[in-house]
Amino acid sequence: MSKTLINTFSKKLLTWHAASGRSGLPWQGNRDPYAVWVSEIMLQQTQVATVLERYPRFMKRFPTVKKLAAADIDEVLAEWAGLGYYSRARNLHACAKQVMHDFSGKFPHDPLLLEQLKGIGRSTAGAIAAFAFHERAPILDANVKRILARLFAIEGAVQDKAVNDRLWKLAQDLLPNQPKDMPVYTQALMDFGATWCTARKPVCISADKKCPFAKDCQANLSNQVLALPQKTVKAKSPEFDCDMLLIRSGNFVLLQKRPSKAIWGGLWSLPESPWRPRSEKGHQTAHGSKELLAITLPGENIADLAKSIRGLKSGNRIKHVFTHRRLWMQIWEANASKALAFFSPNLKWVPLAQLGRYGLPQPIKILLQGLSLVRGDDLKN
DNA sequence: AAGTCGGGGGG
DNA sequence: CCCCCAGACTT
Repeated sequence: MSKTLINTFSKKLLTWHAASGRSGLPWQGNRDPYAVWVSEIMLQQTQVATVLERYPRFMKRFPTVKKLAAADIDEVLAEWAGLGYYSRARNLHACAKQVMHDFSGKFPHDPLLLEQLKGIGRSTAGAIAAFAFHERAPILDANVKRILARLFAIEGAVQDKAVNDRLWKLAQDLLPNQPKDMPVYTQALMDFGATWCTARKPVCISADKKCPFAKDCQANLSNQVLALPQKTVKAKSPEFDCDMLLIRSGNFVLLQKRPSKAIWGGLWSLPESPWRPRSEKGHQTAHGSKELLAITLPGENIADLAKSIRGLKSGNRIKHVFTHRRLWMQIWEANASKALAFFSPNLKWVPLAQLGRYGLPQPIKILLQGLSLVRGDDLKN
């Protein structure tokens, strides 16, 4: 039934791209596998507008896979701070080491080998192979899933295995025959999904532009475009409270390195209490230093720290929204002596002027800026 | 198959 | 307020 479209899709898409594709993005037209790889990782679940500012900075700081592999993970996380999903930065660093040690510093061409590297899944492997090496490997990101679900009127949630398998098969079958077309074709797919076949306002609805697939698209023909791909119901995100210590000593502030494999993993932040589920009936805030004595950090107890601090005062209360969690952070402020004994390597007095060298969670970075503890410039580099 | 990972853009 | 995004990894 869709045989015609299977055979004509890539050519039509390439024609569309020549007229209406995006251009001028900093990572486009670059066939350096390292540059391609960094852009693909940075763009995972992150919009182009955000990456636009951060990508050139990252490439300037770490121009080659060799330099990235040789860097300290804290430097990489500091450069990544604010982009979110910090496992991407940890995996990026680990992958750079893999490429240096297992592949003599050169990315493999085979998408199956690329997929074995840290942080590279099937879709990202396909993108790197197509952009950097002209391999006939498909991608299946959110754009492509949406395009294919509509073109072929595929019912069911895209995360369902059977549906996902079918989408991958289609993505493979639609590839252009000529390997030389792979970079532009892959870019065209992303461009078409991001700018024309969008989730909420595809051009076939607004009707000021003419979709080249209007007569091929099963969803369009059956007036189901906005219903595909099928959405799944998401649970409401749970809410939590926690306390954070903002302890200063002169021009120093006390930071805690967060455990990896958790939220804000590997970043430096303020010493933090365990999270408490937010109850319906209020009493969400810890009142007074009594409860603060019970503050523990993941994997360590800092009751001694809390006991040693005099004059804790409640400061800002910050609400922060994650993908599936909401967190209220109560800040407790005090001055203390730097002579306080800390035996944990996860606690560190940091000069305010050097905060920019540390990867801080975005709300903490904003907090410190808002309190004018540091000039904005100190946090930008 | 479902949960876990951030943060910002835009309706 | 909501949904969405050049996903991968863990359980």
